[in-house]
Order: sequence, then C-alpha cells, then structure tokens
Amino acid sequence: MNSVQYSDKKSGDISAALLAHYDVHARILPWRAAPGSDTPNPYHVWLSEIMLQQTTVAAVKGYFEKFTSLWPGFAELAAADEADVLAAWAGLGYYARARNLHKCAHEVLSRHDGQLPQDEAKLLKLPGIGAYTAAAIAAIAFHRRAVVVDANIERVVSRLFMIGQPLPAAKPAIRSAMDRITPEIRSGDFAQAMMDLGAGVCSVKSPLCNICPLAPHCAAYQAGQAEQFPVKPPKKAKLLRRGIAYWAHRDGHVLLVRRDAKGMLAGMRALPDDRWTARQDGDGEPPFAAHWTLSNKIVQHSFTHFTLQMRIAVAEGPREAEYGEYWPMNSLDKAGLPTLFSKAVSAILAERV
DNA sequence: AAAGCGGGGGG
DNA sequence: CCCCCAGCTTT
Repeated sequence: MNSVQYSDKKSGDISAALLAHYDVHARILPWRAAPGSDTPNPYHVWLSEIMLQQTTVAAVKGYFEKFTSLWPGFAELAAADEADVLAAWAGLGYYARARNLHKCAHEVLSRHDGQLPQDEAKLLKLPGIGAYTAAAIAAIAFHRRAVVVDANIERVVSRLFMIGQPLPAAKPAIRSAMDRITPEIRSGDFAQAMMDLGAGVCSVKSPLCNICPLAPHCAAYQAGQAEQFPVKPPKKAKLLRRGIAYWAHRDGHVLLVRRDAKGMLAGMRALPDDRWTARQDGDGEPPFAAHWTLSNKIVQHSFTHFTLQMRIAVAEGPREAEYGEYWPMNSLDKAGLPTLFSKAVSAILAERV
C-alpha cells in the first residue's frame, strides 16, 4: 500500500470517528440546528460566528439571546441605530465587531437582497467576515464543503499530526492537514465536531486523551506529548499604564462622552479621561476646568496588550455639557459602557452610598 | 508580517 | 497569577 492511499484511508477514519462521536455528544447551543433535523438559520449562524470571534461560548450565549430578541433578522438589524447596536454589544469586547456587524447587515440588504450569500468567496468580502468565518458560515449554514480553521482546530490538528513548527508559521501546514481530513459532505458538522473536541476534550492544558475518539489516530498522543502542541511563540511582557477618569456630576446625572471612532473602545460611550493610551500614561490634565478631587479608588483593568490602573477624579460638572451628555446616575446600566467604565461607575457609586 | 483590539473563565 | 479563547482589520 502506498502512502497516498494510506493517508486517504486515515483521513476517512478520522472524519468517520469524529462524526460518529459528534452525533452522540454534540453540544446543544442556541444557534445550532437540532441534531439531524432542521437546517440552521443563516442569520443565527452568522451572528453567533461574529460574537464567537476570540470569545468563549459561555460569554456569547446571553448576548446572542438579546440580539435575536431585539433584532430577529438582517432587516431589523440593518434598520437599527448603530448607537443602539454598540450599546447592546457593551461588555462583549472587540467593539469593531459590532460596527462591522451593523455594516454587514446593511450590505446584506443593499447588495444581496436580504439574504446572506452562500458562496465562501462572497462571504469573505463582507465586513467582519474573514477566512475563518466565511468558511464556517458556508459549511454550517449552507452545507458547502469548506476548510474551517480556528484556534481549537489548530490545536487538534497540530496534535493529530504533531506539527512542530511554531504558530503562526505552522498555519499553512495545519490548513493543509485540515483540508485532507475534511469530508466532502457534512464538513460543517465536522468543523463543529472538531471545535467541540477542542473546547471539551483536546484542551490546552490536561487534555482528556483517555476519552478522545481521535486518540487512536493522534500522533502526539501516541508519543505522549499532546500537551506540547501547538508550539507557540514566546509572549511579550504586558505593560502597566496609569490614567484618570473624570466623574463630573450634576443633579443626579454624570457627564458621559463618546469616544473617537478609531482606537481603543472606539465609538463607545465613556467617562472623560486624561488621554491615556496603550502607548503612554495619561497627562493628568482634566478635559475641562472644575474643582477636581482625586478619589482614592483605583480601577484596574487588563486589555490585550497592557494593564490600566485608572484613578477617578470627582467634581461638580459645568452647567452646560459641551463635551458630552449628562446621563442619569440611576440608569447607568443602560448607557452601554464598556467594562472598564462600568467598573469605575461601580467604584464611585459604592463610595457615594 | 506584525500590531491593535476586550473581556472573562479556567488552571 | 497567567493563559487563552468559534479572528478581523489596519499598518
């Protein structure tokens, strides 16, 4: 038997073993079609895939229910105000996704007659949809064969075939291997099965190889080195930044601003700040004159590339809110603040009780 | 090719 | 505490 035939048989064995496992153990998720029955709703698949980018399933569930309740389809979402979409997204992170979500709904209405295109290449042209998401939607929502590769699948595949290059250099080899083992039919189920496996069994630390349906085919497991894959590049040290947020209150209201459309927390409602960035500490200068008193509260929040220690200055705000809008303190939960500023709000309100 | 971009859960 | 997650866009 030559190596090509062996490789094809092995690939078939892998996909058959995993799909059989999936038919019994698939996670029940709100955006997933019931096993073996109805077809998935493309709007639900798309929405969930955008929300799941760099985000865990547990974090997404509540937001998915909220969005489908507020906006049941592309038409309703496209008709919504962007500010409302951003506010509903508040707390989920990576806010460019919310802006692109809204833009994408518009393009589906204006260029695709209200229906998501089924072709992977056309999906790839829509805002917020990259290589992973285009493949996932084509395969899961439309039953097209597509090669789906996310971080879970990178881990599973790199272990299956003991791909020893460090990421991201290993990506082409991983994609090629995933292509080889992806079946012609049910590639969407296969991708979801691989992701379920990565989430529950083939975990980063302490993988459960003893119950893994792919263990008989897994090179890293056979070598006793599953946890050593994938090989990752060395991490960079995370910087500490300091900054100030300004709590300007007047008549039970607090002054909120809208952040710039680019950069950190782009376009989100926020407390005014002293121009801290990922690159440098704040300058300590208030955005407008008032009798500022520095509170002893410090809010600490960790972003991808730095940690921020944010102090909070308090003063009675100006009569005219030139810099933003006065928002009622008793409904700040509806302001759509990112988590950093929600922490600041909690700290101040607790102090004022 | 590398950097920028949130937040929360798990070990 | 560190690590990483159903990645995309911009530089």
